[in-house]
Amino acid sequence: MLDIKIIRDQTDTVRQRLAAKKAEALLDPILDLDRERRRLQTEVDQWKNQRNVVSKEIGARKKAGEDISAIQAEMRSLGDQIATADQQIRDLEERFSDLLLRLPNLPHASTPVGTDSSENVVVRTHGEPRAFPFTPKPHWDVGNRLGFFDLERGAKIAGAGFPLFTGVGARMERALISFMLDIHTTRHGYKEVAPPILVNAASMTGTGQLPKMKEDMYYIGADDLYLAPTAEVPVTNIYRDEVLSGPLPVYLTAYTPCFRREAGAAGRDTRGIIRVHQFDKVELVKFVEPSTSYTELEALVGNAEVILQELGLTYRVLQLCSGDLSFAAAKCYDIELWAPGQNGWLEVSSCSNFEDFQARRANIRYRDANGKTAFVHTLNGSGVALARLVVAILENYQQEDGSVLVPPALVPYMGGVDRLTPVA
RNA sequence: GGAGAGAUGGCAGAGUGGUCGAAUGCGAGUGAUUGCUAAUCACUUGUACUUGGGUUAACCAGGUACCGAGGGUUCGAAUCCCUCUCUCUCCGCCA
Repeated sequence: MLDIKIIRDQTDTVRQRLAAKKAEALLDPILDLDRERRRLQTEVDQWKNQRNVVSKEIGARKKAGEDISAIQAEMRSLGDQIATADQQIRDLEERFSDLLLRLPNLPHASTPVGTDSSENVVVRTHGEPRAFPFTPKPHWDVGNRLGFFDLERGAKIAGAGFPLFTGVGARMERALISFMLDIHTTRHGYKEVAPPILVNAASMTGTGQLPKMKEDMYYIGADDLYLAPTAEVPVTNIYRDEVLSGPLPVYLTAYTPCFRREAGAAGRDTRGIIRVHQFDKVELVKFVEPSTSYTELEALVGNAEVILQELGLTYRVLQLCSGDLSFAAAKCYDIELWAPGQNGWLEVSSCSNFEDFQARRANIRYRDANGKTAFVHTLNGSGVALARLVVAILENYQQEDGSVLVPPALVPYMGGVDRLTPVA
């Protein structure tokens, strides 16, 4: 959520920066509602002041035995007037805050202006696409031969896009989760948490998924709960409506399954496990002092990159242009893995600085050097997402005989197994 | 799912219709004093919104709202009534 004071005072700048996200249309209705609300509020406040003063007087006169019926009647009608106006203010506020909650964050000055993903900027590439003496197969072929997953039965159980991992596949999921959590907790200073995966509407609003992206979420109507699309939601909301008492920064990491309806993605990446409704992910979340958030973002990307380096995978880091930036982000880097079976890049991490956009929505504050409360800056990034990481491992480490080498760093987590061999 | 108890400022905890934005204690801050590093005294110390002043700052003055949330009664609600949420205890069910 943007600061209404900044919208008021620096309207032109805000308009310009929102235009880079094609979201400037909401601005004028918001300003109109704000003006109207304040005008009415000021008026009502004066009436209430009058009522408060007179009510005290009534108390005193009553005690003195005076007749107060006339003045009481007068106050009764003032009370009705106030009640009507209060209702109007509530309506205005509801419309106002609904619009404000639909206004995206402003792109940071360092975010390149662009319309879509074609204008994202490659910041760096690590490693070279591996050379194969044979034609690398897609992961669904590789995985099927290994008994790594059983996508047909997954579809039977829940539907397409709900993968069933089996045998070595299930083991590798578990291994990767432990491997990543260990690195982030022991080397990068994150504290591990295991949050609820069902979250309420307040949490979803706090991080920015609601109200705009409702259609992308699984919703459990009977209990009015949502399935978290990412651990970002429950983890960031740990400190909702709190003033952080300890020192900043706070680094948290969590493994959770993630659930996405992928409402607008029908027909894309339908084979294999590149685009699925349920996947595992290790997430990194930071709560930091505003002045440090951009150096913290660089460090966060580095934390995710370490995972890929340790696994010996080729990747590139992209900076998203304004048009491809997510709703709440001011600046975002994506990390993409090279997948030879797809002959393309797969996004496995998205690392964003939200500045105070989420903190303002979720009301997460800290005490600054002067002891005054101020909004923290929040950041998060995937560290990293599992399904596509598995795709990259299967496709990069496949051998001509159909076996797959286990990345050396992962072998201890696989019970010493260093090669997965075809079962049939 | 059933029964009961509770929810007040950073924390603890009074307050049962007006003089309550809220006693008291703790904590924190400022100043003074004493001086075997700790103590005594005085004062200060919630948040949000808003109007005006002020160098779009610090800050100052006024107003409104906030005693879990929402609604009601009343000239007037922390206080009375209703609904809801959450916490705790007991029972039931359950991995």
